[in-house]
Amino acid sequence: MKRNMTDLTSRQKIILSLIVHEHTRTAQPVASKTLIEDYGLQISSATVRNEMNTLTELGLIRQPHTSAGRVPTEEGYRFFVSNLVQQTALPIATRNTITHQFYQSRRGLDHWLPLAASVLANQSQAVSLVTAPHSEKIAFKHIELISTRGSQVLMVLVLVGGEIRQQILALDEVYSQESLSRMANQFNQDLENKSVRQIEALEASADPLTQQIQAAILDQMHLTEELVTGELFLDGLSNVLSTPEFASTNQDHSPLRLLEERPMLNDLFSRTVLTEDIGGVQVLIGGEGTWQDLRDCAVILTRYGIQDQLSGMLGILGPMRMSYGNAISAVHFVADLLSDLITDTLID
Amino acid sequence: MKRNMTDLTSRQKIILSLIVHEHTRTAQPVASKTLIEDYGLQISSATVRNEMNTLTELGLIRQPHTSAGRVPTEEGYRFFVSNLVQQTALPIATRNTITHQFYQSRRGLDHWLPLAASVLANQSQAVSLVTAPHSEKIAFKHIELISTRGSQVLMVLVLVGGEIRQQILALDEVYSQESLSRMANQFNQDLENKSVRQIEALEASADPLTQQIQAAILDQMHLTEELVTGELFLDGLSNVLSTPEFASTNQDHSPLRLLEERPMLNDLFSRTVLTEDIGGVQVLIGGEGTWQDLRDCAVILTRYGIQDQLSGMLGILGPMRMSYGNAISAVHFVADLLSDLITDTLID
DNA sequence: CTTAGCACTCTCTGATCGAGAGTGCTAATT
DNA sequence: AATTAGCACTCTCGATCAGAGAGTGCTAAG
Repeated sequence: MKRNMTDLTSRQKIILSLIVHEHTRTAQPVASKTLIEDYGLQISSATVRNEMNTLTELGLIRQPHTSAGRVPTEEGYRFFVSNLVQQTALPIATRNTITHQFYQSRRGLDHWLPLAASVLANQSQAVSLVTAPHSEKIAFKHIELISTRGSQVLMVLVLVGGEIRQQILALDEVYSQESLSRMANQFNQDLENKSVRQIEALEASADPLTQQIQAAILDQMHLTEELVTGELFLDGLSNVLSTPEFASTNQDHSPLRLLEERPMLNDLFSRTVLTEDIGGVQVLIGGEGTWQDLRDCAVILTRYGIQDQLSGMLGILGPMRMSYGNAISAVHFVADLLSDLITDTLID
Repeated sequence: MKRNMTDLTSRQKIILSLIVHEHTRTAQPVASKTLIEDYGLQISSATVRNEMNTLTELGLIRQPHTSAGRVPTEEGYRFFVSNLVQQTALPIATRNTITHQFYQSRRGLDHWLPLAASVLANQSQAVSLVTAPHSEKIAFKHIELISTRGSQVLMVLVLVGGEIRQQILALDEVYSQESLSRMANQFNQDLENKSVRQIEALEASADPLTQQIQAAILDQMHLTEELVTGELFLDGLSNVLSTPEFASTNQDHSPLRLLEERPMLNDLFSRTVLTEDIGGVQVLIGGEGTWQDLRDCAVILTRYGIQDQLSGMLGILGPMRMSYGNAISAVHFVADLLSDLITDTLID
C-alpha cells in the first residue's frame, strides 16, 4: 500500500501538506473551509472536499466520524515525511547562540550531552533523547591505580574512544602508590590498544596481583562491550505531558513508559544503528507495528559521532502531529554539532 | 494551627489513620459506612460521623462537597506522618534480594545509583530521585595525563571522595607519554589532599605547561564545587503518570516539571541538606507553601553517605495520598544500603 | 456518650434536544 | 472534464433536566 510521489497531483500534495500543518497546529480535524480561508487557496471548498475524498480513498487522511474534518493517517504522515516535508533550517542567530554554548570554555561530554538534550527539547518542543557515545570495538587505552585506604585501590580505566570506567579493588595486601604506579605503567605498555580478545589471548601472568588486576580490566571491558548505548539523557518531558497523546490515562500504554524500559529503548536504537549510516535521520511513525506504546507518537532518531569508532544516538519523541520540518532539522543540527565536537576531541 | 499528639483521642487517631489508609487505596472520599464495614469497627457509622465532624473542625480532614465522604487535608497528612504513621519494614526476603543485587560482583556507584532509583521506585510505586554523592569540601587526590592524539591530552582528575572529572587539553606542543606521566606524578606529590584554596595559594610555576594544567585542575575543582548535587537518577515515572494528581493537564502546573528544573530541585535538596543530618528522613507535603507545582504531591527525602565527606540525596516524589509507611521505610532502607556501600569504598 | 432513623443536599448518570459544523452529492457553470 | 454553488444529511457538542444514590447532619431515644 505504499504511495510514491507520482501518485498524487501537486494540488493534492499541497492539500495534504496543509492538512498536516493545520492539524499539527490545532490538534483538531481540519475542515475544507478552514483550509481555503486560513491559507487563501484560490479554489472552492467543494473542490477541496473532492480532493480530500481522493486522499481519503488513498488512505492518507481520514475522518474521525461523518461530518468531521480530516486528520492525517499514519500513512499520511509517512508520505508527508518522505515526500513533502521541508526542513526549516534554524535561524542563523539561534544556530550561533547554540554553537557558542557548546564551544564555550571547552568542557567535555558531561557538559555537551545534557546541553544537547536541552537544545533538542527546546527546538522541537518534544521529549529529547541523547545517549552517551559508545565504541563498538572496545580497546584498552590506559589504566591508573590509585591507592586509597588500606589495601583498597581505585582503578581508573580509559578505553580507546575515551570512555572511562572506574572500580574499587580490594587487594590482598597494602601496596605503596609507587609500586601501584609501576604496575599500572606496565599494563599501559603491554595492553595499549589491545582488544578484549587480544588481552584474553595473552599468557597468564604468574603474579597473582597482576592476574587480579587484569581480570578486573577485562571485566570492565566486557561490561562496556555489552552496552548497546551509553548513559541516557532526557529532556523536555514537560513539553509533552499536557498533549492529549501523552496524557492518555490508560495505565499501561503511555509512550513515556518506553523511556524507562531500557530493553525497549535498545530495540529502538538498534533498529536505527542497523539501518542508517551517520548522517541519515530515521523517522518512525506510530510505532511501526512494533511498539504499541508509540501508537500516537513519532520518533526521530539519528546517530552522531564517528562511524565504527565512537557514536551515540540522539533524537526526539513527540506526538505524531509534530512539526517534522523543525524537528528533523533540529536533530540534524545537534547531531552535526556533537559529531564535530567528538571529532575534535577523539581519544585514540 | 499545629496539632500534637494529645489533641486527639485515640479513637480519633484510629479514624484518621483509617481515612488516610482508605483514601490512599481508592483515591476516593471515604464514607463513614465504608469505614465500619471494611475495617470492622465496633461502633456505629453515626459515631464515626461525629468524630469526623471533630476532625473536620480541627482541619485534619475535609469534605469535597456536602454529602461526600471525607478526604485528609494537607494538615491531616502532616499529622498522620508526624504522629501516626507506622513504618512497615520490607519483608526480609525482599530486603535480602535487594541487598544481594547491590553487593553482587562489587560494581561501583555507576551501578548502584540507577539500581537504587529502580528499587525505590518499585517499592514506593512513585517517582524516585537519587543524586550522585558529592563532597562538600573538594580536595585533590590524583591526576593522570594521557596522551591521545597530537598535542591533545586527556586529563583525568580524581578528587578526594572519589569523584572523577575529565577534560581534554590542547597543549602547545606534543609531549611524550613519559613526560606527561612525570608531570602528573609531580602534581600528585605536590597537590595531594589540597583544597582549592590551598592550591590557589601556591606560588605560580614558571613553566607555562604546568601553569596550564594547574589552571585546568582548578577549573574542574571549581566546577565541582559549584555543584549542589551530583548527577540525578530518576525512575518510576510510569508509576505515577496515570494517577490523577500527575495527569492533571493544566499545562504549567505538573509536578513533573520540577524534575527538569535543576534550580528548583536544588532548592528542594538544599532544604533537606540544611535541616537534616544523615539518617533523618524529611517529608514535604503539598509543596509546603513554596512549591506550587507540588500542590497535590508529597516528597520524601533523605541524605545518604557520610556526613561532611561524601553524601547525596535520595527520595521519592508521589501523590499526597501515598503509602507513607512503605515509602518512608523504603527510603530509609535504600539510604542505609548506599551509605554502607559508600563507607566501604570511600576514597580518602 | 452512643445510636437508629430520617430528611436533606449534592453529585452522577443518562436522556433529550437544538445548534452548529462539515461533509457528500447533485446539478449547473466554465 | 473540471469546478463550484447549493442543499440535505449526519454526527458531535453543549446545555438542560430528572431521577437515583450516596453520604451527611440532626434529632430524639436508648
